[in-house]
Amino acid sequence: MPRQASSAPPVRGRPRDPRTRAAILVAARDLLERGGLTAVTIEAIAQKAGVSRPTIYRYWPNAPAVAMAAFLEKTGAASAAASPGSALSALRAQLHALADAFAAPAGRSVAAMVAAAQSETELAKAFRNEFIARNRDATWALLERCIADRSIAEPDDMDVTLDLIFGPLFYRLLMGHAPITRGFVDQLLDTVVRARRRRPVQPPAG
Amino acid sequence: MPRQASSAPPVRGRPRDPRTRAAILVAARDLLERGGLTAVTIEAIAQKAGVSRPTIYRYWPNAPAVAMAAFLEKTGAASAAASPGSALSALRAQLHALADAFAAPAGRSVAAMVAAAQSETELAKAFRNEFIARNRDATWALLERCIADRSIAEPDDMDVTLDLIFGPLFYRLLMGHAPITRGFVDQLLDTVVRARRRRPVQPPAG
Amino acid sequence: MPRQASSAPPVRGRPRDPRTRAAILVAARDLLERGGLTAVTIEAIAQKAGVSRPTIYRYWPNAPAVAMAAFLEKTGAASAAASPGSALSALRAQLHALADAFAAPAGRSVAAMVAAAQSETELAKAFRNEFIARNRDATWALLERCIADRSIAEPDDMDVTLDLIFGPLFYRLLMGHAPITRGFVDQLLDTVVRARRRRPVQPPAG
Amino acid sequence: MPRQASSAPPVRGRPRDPRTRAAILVAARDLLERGGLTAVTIEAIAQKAGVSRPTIYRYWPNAPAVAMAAFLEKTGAASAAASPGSALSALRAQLHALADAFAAPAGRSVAAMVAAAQSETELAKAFRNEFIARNRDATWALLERCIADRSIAEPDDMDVTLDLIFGPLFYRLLMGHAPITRGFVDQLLDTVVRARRRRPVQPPAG
DNA sequence: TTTTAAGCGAGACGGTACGTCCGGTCTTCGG
DNA sequence: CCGAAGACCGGACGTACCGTCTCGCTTAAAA
Repeated sequence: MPRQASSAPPVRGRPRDPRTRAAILVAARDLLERGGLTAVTIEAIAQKAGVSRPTIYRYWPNAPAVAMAAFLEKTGAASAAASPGSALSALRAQLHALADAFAAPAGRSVAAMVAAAQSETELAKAFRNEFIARNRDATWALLERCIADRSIAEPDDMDVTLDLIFGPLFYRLLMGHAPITRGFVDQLLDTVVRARRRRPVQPPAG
Repeated sequence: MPRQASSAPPVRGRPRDPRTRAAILVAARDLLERGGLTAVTIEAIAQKAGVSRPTIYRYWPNAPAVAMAAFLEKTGAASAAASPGSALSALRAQLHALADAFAAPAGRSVAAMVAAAQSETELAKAFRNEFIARNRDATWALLERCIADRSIAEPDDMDVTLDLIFGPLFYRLLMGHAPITRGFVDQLLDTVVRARRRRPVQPPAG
Repeated sequence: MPRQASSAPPVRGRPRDPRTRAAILVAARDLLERGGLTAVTIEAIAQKAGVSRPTIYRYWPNAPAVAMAAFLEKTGAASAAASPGSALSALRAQLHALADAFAAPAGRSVAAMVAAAQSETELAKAFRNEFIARNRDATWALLERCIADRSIAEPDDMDVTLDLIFGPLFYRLLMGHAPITRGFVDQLLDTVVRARRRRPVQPPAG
Repeated sequence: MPRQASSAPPVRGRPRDPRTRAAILVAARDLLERGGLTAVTIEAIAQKAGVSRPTIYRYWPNAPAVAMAAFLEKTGAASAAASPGSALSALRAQLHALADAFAAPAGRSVAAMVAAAQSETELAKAFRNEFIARNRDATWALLERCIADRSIAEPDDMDVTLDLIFGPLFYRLLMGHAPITRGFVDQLLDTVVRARRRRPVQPPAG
């Protein structure tokens, strides 16, 4: 049996039971969905997962971290490949799916994770890299296909374009001032589609 | 001075000391700015404000509620009136100010309040009505002036237009994936300015 | 309305409503009987009596004091006069009545008052003077009639004799190690009756 | 010493630090003696013992329970064996010691525990079994020796005899209407010594 | 096979904060 | 102008979780 070269020390002692980690994440996910972030306490997870508290701390440093792990594990990024038809319709389909998710109870979990990310840099980084970035990347890819086939004008700044799509969705999710519908997605897309590269209307003075 | 007829019952008992409320809010605001939402505990507020814990509970039901009250009291809405020049430049100035605030430490408080609003309906409502709505209203007014003088095309849906402006700003504030600059604001405005009323590029099938 | 001549200062201001005092005492008595001493809080009395807390404080200094007042008002001393027959049978009847009271739920109130008296000198004094002393006085009177008609030998020390009668009754009431029956009273009386004045069996050395 | 086979489960979890329990009891005892029962608050104990409040609650359900435990641990029962001389003089010595204790400041603690026992069945049981019963048992043993050597007549009811001795002592302790002296003890003993078995003076009619 | 290091459950522990009860005190108005 | 109503501050309550720790037991790779 080949030893792992240098990065991993030769595993001594009893190996971790994979079921433990799984049980914790399942419990955390369930608590998150039922009671929101405040329901995800180490105490409750331990009870629900049939695991002792110190065991949880062996895997994660605190409760929000477990919640984030549970959230990220469940959440796959939008898949860009599988969609048939034109690039634009694939893009639309992808964003419709996202809107549907945001409108569903799962949206509350997303909101909870955004909230959690506000109080800890580590969580913010994880959420940004694992959730935000993946969604942006998937959409970025489709946007490039749209640009390639000229169904969308090439924007000045791809990041801003992505912000124009995702920003309003998260905004409605977090503020709750208006519903997140497929029609709303269409309106956003419509704006992006029609945006043409030009010089700014009025260059900022300062 | 005539006593208010029916709306206010003729105050029985010892009236509340206005300094109490003020001291609590000042303490809460300070804690919020220094340590974020998690630092705003009833315990700490009481200590800092020289007030007993039960007194705080007489005013607000829990710590996030105090934090929200402190936040909202401080935060005046953007003033639409004072700006000179064209409507468009007034709009731009207003949003520049908002971007500056979001980029400054105060932005962290806004993010904290968004986070707080995710776990309690009551807080969400207060934040939406007192902060979100005011910003939107102020911007709405300026947008209408812009539309009136034809510097911006009349949009299909005013709310979506506002979401297109505020959404990306909050998105960057909360995710931290990119900085909030005046240039970013200009790019957003640029998009809105150029959006013309048309039929959707491709009507959603379902 | 005739003014009181000179002994009382010419009552200024609004006179106390006698129903207030009564309502407080009734409420306190009821709480005492239902929930024991710990249930007699100023808060609860105020609520039950439909009176504000400061009002209660105007009459008594604290909750146990109200409880004591309520207890003492209700409790009349044993009446020595009304009993027919011999002095000894009157004495027996009086003590039977006391035993019955101690065995009844009312006994718990007596025990509660004894307990209350342990933590405040003022209450102890009131209880001693209003309850203990009255019972002792009534029994003392009957004992003297018994001694006069030679049904009981004259004791060395009347106080000790009273202690020999009341002590065991209170002891059982407070410790609850044995029931308080009429038979028990008879046994106590029997002991006292047979005690003859003599020199002590063995004089204490020191 | 062999491990107990089945009665004790094989200690799970971290064992309790014996110093914790001791520190709590010492603190409680001290507070009890200095300030009476009302001074024994969980807060004060925790502070004094250098222990957190929840830790105290892990051992006892409330403050009076801690006070009772502290009281009972300190208080050894009167020792019947060590006394030289006749049984009667041993009995007298034992009761003199009790009277001395009751007259000393320690007596206030006893009174406080009697008071505490009035409001909770659990405390009453503990006090009865650990303090009252022990004292009675020790005295019972000496009484039997006295009866055996004919220095005291055999009583109808041993319990009543014990009540005749202890009752008046507690009565004076709790009511404070008269001092608890050795002479008082002698008078009580004198009464018991002279009590002869006979039929009741006058059989109760009802 | 025997070590031996780690996984793991249980629970003690010091803490922080919670939200509540109640205690006394002070202020304003109604009778 | 007293007295009732009610807001005030503050002490203590009992609880929930936190994060750390010490145990005893179990497991499986290394020696």
